[in-house]
Amino acid sequence: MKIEDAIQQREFASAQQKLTVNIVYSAGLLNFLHQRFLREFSLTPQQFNVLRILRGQRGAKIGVNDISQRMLDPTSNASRIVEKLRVKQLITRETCAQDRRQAHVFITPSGLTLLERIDEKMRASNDHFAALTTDEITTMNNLLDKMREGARFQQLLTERNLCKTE
Amino acid sequence: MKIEDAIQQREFASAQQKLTVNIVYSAGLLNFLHQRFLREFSLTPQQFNVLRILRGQRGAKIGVNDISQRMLDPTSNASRIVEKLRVKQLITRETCAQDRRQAHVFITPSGLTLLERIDEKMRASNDHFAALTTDEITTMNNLLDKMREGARFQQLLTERNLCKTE
DNA sequence: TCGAATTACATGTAGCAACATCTATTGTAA
DNA sequence: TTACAATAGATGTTGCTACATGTAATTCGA
Repeated sequence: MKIEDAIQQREFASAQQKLTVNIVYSAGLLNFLHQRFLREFSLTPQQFNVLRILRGQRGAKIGVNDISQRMLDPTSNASRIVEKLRVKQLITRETCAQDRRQAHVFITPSGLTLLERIDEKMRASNDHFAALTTDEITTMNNLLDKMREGARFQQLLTERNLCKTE
Repeated sequence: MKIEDAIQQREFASAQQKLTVNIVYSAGLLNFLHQRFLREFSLTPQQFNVLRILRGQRGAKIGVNDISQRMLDPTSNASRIVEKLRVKQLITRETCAQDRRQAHVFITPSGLTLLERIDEKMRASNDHFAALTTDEITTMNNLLDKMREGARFQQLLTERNLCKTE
């Protein structure tokens, strides 16, 4: 279904504006599917994301601010998400001895087990992109990457200190 | 910047999973830009969207439910958004005489004027997709449309009564 | 024709997000 | 040392979203 039919809008001012709507609309659907998928595990997408970041650390120490910068939606509040996960005993946190402002956050075995279960179900569920060929998926990945090279996005990333230059 | 660098994740389980993250991440950035752009007009993206839907009606009557189905995020609550816009005097609503459950919603001249001002500024602002060629923009529009042909999306749209079959 | 189902919309509630502000700790410079 | 700034993170507040439920009007079926 073309985006015009999906949202019943006949004309777009430009292909650019249409693409904006198309991406946002499609991502909304993906988000919805993702959120519903995670529901039985009592995790929000953000909480799941933080858990995966911590797993990716493989035990290396990481602070709340670092987590914040790696989140998909970096404006959101990492410390409250961390606290929620801690209450669920999926992560632990220890105040750093060298710099007592910092808190190092680690995933617990219980958290790892939960991620395993989620991975399991994810593999079992059908593919979201069944309608696309492998080449098309690659093309879209490349185009999205290229899109974010534009000045508007670069400026935004710099503003938010998301442009890791090292 | 490739999505792996943007969120500092080295490996994805599959190109599919990578695409999910890529779309959601990119849409998040677009949403942020959009929200910030609308801020000086004291509109949320959803309110702006409803206003545009009403302008697109060109005076034809439309109910709250119809609005809801045309919104980008159709699970959200149209009636509260309509009420907010009414308080701002950007729209009016009248109870339908034939079916008193329905409320017909119209944009006011004041609402149209506001949209004009927003359009003006939108034209003046730089293009989000400066990094992409016209062909690439078209390709992405087509691929996103095709993606939503997949069974997962079709099922979701049917569930939510968004699959307008007429 | 009368009660049940449906439709159109409103509202209650819990939780989340955005933004600003606050506290505690550390770094820096006179 | 002692202010002052910078950093890491916590918290207050407001508004929005998601989900469920409520209410009034209409339609449908026996």
